Amino acid sequence: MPVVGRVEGRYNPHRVESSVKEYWNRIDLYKLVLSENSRCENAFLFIDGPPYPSGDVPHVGTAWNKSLKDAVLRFKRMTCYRVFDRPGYDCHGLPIEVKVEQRLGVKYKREIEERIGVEEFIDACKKLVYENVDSMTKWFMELGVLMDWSNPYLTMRDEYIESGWWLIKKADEMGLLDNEYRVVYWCPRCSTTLAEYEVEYSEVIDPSIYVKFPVKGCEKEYLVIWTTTPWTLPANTFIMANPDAVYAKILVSGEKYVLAKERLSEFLKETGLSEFSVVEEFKGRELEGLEYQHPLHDLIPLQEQLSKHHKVVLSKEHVALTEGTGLVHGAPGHGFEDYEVGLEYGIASAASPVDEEGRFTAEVGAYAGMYVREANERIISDLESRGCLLHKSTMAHRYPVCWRCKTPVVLRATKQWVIRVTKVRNELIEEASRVKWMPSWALDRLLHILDNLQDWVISRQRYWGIPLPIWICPNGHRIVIGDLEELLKYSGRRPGELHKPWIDEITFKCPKCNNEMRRVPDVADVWFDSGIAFYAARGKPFELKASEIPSDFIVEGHDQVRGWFFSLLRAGVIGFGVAPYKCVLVHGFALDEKGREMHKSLGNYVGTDEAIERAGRDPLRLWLLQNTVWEDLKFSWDGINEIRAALDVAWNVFVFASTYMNLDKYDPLIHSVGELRDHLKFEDKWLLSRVNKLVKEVTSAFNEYRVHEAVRALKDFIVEEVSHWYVRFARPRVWIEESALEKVAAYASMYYALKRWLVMIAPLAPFLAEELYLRFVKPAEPDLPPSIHLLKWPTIDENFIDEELEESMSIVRELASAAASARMSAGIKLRQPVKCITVYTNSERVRAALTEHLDASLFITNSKSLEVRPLDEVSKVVRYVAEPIYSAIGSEYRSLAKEVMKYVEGNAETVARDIVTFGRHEAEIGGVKVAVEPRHVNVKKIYGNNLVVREFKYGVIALDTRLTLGEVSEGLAREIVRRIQVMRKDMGLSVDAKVNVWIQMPREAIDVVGELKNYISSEVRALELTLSEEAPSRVSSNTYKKEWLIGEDKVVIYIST
RNA sequence: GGGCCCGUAGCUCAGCUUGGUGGAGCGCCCGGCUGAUAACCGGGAGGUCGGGGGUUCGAAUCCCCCCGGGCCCA
Repeated sequence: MPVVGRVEGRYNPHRVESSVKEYWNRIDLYKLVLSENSRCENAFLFIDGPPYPSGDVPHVGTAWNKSLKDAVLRFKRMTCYRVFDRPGYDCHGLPIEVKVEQRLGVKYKREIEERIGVEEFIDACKKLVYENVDSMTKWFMELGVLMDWSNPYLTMRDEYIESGWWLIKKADEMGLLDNEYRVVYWCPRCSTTLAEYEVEYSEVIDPSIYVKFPVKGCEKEYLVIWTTTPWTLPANTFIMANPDAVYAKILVSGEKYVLAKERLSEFLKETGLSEFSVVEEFKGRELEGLEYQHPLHDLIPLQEQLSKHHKVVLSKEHVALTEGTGLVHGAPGHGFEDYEVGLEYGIASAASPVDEEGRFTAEVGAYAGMYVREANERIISDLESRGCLLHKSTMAHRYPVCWRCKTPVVLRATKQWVIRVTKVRNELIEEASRVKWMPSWALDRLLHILDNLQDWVISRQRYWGIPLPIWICPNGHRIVIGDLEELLKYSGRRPGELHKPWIDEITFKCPKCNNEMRRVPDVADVWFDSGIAFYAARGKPFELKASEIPSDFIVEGHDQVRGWFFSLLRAGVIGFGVAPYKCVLVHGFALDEKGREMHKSLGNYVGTDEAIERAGRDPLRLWLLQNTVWEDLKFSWDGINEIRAALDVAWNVFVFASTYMNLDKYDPLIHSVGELRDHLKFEDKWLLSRVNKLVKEVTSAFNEYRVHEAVRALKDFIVEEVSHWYVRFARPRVWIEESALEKVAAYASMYYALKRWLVMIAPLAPFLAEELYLRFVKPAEPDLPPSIHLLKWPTIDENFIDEELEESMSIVRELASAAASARMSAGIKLRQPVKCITVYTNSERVRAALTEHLDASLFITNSKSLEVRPLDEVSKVVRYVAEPIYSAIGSEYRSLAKEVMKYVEGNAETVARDIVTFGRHEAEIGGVKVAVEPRHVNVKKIYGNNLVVREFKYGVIALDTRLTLGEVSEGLAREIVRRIQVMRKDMGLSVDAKVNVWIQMPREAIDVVGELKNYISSEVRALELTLSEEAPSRVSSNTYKKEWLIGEDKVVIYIST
């Protein structure tokens, strides 16, 4: 006959986890789960945001990310969905290249081609990625993440690259693909353009100079500009002024300077000029078209070409009056804003005389070949020698640097491939707004980005990426290839693989002009790679219909609003005209204890390996998952320990329940809660109601992806409701020897609740749930599947939900708490029964609850009787007395103080009553009106004799501290029982072993406890029990003897088996 | 400099949507229990709810400003 299995010992996460891991391998859990779910009607399409495999061990934040995904996917499976669960890795990109450069000792990009060879380099990248992918996969599996690890999507695979090509071709067909000048961040060390998110800002010290630009045709008149980047001056094209600002022409030692009036005082302070006069004031717009001469025109050939543009232009937005002079030197080749303003004035050329490594080109003559930042000094001294430098100093400011190598970037105008997403902005906004964002502010962030939408620059001048599938001929004809087949059609050749350098070997004749077409050398930005995952992870894009595109659910950190969510959206709208996701959950960042970012260099970094090692998988997962999903998480070992402690309690609950169920051969299939319906007690019905409400709560939390609420509710239930409360009621019931229905009803209730709890905790703590399932549930129900992860999610049994009953229980709980507090101050331990507890309340609800559930109330308070009376009867048992606070009265009433004190002492009760009731007491003392306020007195409560009174939520309770002989003897009996139980435990006896007991104690004690001999016998399972003043005459060798002091009495207990 | 998030007990965090006497866990102090036991239970102390202003009879909660931390951008 199947019975409930036993859970023994202490919870040891590592032991549980390693045995469960081995079990899963043995039964091939993933395969079983797949086949279980293959029959499900509904599909759940999830797309894994691919982590970047730049390291071998995932960050705890990544562990959080994957745990969230795992919990949700497991829940979906249990609620019968076919889940698409292919994990992925984002394999391309500069961070991998930089790591490989370090391995190969590469300092400059050109070494890759000149010394290493592109083929070698790509192979090294691939090797690094595979190493890290294998290692990260191992750790994700260690965490219990149940996904298709045998088949992750890797963005570097040829089929994935083809999928990328498909989108670029699609963009071209839509007329969105372009090759044009763009001002981009450029890292001179990596020799590539950087996206905004590949740039970070750090403190850099730069020159700060004021430069005079001679106004044409006006002797000794100058436009004054300020700059921190002298190296951009060779490319100066125009000077910008704010049309609405007021400008001043000032006269300083025979020279006239033009600058914004508002900046004048700051300018004078910095330059140290003091003798000046204002010649003229005018609006900025009057400066428009004013021609000037470049101060270094004789040194820089490029300036010859640019001189035709050397005029003042206007810009409201880009000329700020918070720094500089209000006149801004404009170089469209070195600034986003400058470029824009240039376009407005029809200046399409964006002179950018800086090469890939940040050196000046021949166009700048004198400075050619110099690294731009190093040329600053020369440029400044040349300005000075020409009398055009007004002032020089240095300043520290935040300046963009490459996020990988920390080299200060330069801004360069270069030709880049862009997808003109600005043309589909409205669609982007519309589609983004249709998505469910959790929490909703994620949408606000994205809309803000879309408000300032820029075209998508997809090209990078590097190696390790998706090669752009664009072939051009010398006449500028271009063909965009959509997949390998199309490439074969044009070229007749299949490349070794689709990466550089192999792909670059493929050339073919231009269909239009018959010249040779070669691929453009660029690769795609990595964000392009991950942006197409929504279809590229699933197969060939042209096999998918638009209606099949949006995935049901994705979840990533809040940095991905601008990252992955944004690139997915762009790719979705370009490729299929839709947002490629229906619901997006945003999670927070894992920070260190102090809320700072974790960095290996700061020593505050915690890897998933260390966390698993120290905490265990389930405690780590639960701790991560209990954090409010979208808020940042502060790492804390103490926090993990708290969760660990809760799991200890949960484990012990199972030990408790399973020990007795197993002992009594409890079979849940025969004795179910339905079967025992009529025998369920108050606390049973309460537990069944609570657990069904828990199912409701956890289900809706999961359905709305509030995973943290599910964790917290499950934790609170097992700790607060089951362990702290229900078990207290259950304990005496399970000690009943015979197979009483009262006991079986407790078993049935516990089994029902614990099983449901286990199933619900399974997606969150999969190892622990499995272990307890196998030990506790499976032996009793052998027909259940071999793993808890194959069970269905529990349904809500509304019949068991009883709000009124729950409210009654919470009243009993309040009573118990108040009674415990009263006992405390009376010094009566809980084991000692008391005669009577009186509850004063005006609430009919409370009266009804306590009367109806008298047994429970008496049991939990260990009281012989309970009375409920109207609240105003409290006055019969409590009096308030005021005691004067002499210092307060003295300092306030001075000469009158003595009389006030006397008055308070004399009218202690009246004063106290008024203060309690009205907050003050007024009186006429010595002919003066006096108000006694709470600050003047201490109000003390005096209770009736032998009473301890406590206020509680529903009124007042009074505990009668007088004990009769009956109560005293019961208390003593329980003291004796407890000590015998300790001794049984010491002897290592099994719970149901029978014993013989001899108790030697004083006559008076025997008289007190004698009547309860049978009670003691049954509690301690004694065959024979002797109470005597004498020691036993013969003590056998297997007798355990121990001396105790109970109260004043010396008690010697002998136990033999 | 901008957008968004967070700031509540020593620590970690609920409560805020929809205003009505501020909660939990851990830690601490005191006590109890001992057939879940290197566990468990009860009680207690501990808070200008980041600061300031406003709306309101009433603000942790709604509005504005400021400060600190985070993410994203400039």
